[in-house]
Amino acid sequence: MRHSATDVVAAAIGILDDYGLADLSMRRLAGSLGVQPSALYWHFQNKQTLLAAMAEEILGRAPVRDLDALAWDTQTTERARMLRDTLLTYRDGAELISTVHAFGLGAAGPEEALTRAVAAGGFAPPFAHAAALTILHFVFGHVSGEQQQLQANSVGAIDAPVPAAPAQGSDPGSFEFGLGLIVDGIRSRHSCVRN
Amino acid sequence: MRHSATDVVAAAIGILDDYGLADLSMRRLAGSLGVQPSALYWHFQNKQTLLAAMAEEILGRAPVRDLDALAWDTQTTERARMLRDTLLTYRDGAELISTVHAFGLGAAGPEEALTRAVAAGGFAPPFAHAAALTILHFVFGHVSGEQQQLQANSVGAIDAPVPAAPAQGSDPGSFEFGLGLIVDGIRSRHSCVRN
DNA sequence: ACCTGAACACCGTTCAAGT
DNA sequence: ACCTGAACACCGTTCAAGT
Repeated sequence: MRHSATDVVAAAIGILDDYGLADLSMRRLAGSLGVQPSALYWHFQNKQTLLAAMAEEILGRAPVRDLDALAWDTQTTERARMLRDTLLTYRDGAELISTVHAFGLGAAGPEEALTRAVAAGGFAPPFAHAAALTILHFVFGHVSGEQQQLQANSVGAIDAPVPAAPAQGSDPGSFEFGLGLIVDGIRSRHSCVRN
Repeated sequence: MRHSATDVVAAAIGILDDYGLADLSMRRLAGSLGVQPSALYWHFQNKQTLLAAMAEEILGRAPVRDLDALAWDTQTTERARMLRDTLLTYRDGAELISTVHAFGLGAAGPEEALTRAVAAGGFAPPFAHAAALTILHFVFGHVSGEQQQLQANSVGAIDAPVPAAPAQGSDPGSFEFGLGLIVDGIRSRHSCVRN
């Protein structure tokens, strides 16, 4: 039963998807690999480092698309949608990636991609970066809420009749709505410069 | 050494502010009160409930202001600024309040206040609500980042020379920038209806 | 009404030692 | 190169029993 760091990350992602981030412990992960908990520390310095590797792996599995030919607003909107799709691919994906990003341990790809997309509109780099962060905060927050909701609904799915109310911000269009709002805000400053 | 639920919450907020959310354990809190950990469960069902009470207490300590006479955009901007100020009052305040809010255990005040502020512009309730959530995600995300940064800078404040670079989104104006972006986005839809 | 004492079932991490 | 075994210093929570 010998493992590589890649094996460990794959097993960790499996546990994440099956049981959620809260139930992803080093001891449980070790158990699923048929190994002692201490063995994991040969592959990773600590749990944070492992989480960062998981985030990078998940982001790396996402499809790569070239949007350079599109207008800045289309690029930006599409990058945000792609990020949401990626986060939704695994249970608690938003919480994982946003945590790693916030700790500054990686997961910087989305921030860079969004910054480039906005910058394609000819905005000054600090402006593009701040706008990208605004979108990023929205996407992380929104998708975390969606996944929180999914989880809450799956607990007691039988006894609780589910109010059929999609609850805050989880109705189909609310992501597009909030995203559109921010992109409109960016666009409004664009017009100020060009008119 | 007899305590009320209020005492427990006050002690918990003290630990939060002195040591951070990660170091706020039921056992440490009990220790600071000179009580056994199990004693806390007479006052609160579980840790989540205690965190919710802390969130409510922190939000309740914030100043109350009547902004009804102001224009919707001023109201909205001001509510967002007030929320940021409140979150910044205690260490890890943003993480605490956003977690409690996301779990649906309380801390609903800011969402309602922001929704009312936007609604004052005459927007349809679902629109106002979705716009409020967009702002809320931004504020939580931005201030979490700020507080994360504060914490990172305070660790190793001596050995690490601090790059003097304010890092992502923590420069003075980036909150106002992102907030202004979203409010501009809302305003742009307002104009569409009125023109 | 409020707390103790003891227990249960866990955590992350370190480190000498094994193969 | 990769893992074991044992330990250290912790967690949240329950529950009978005390005052």
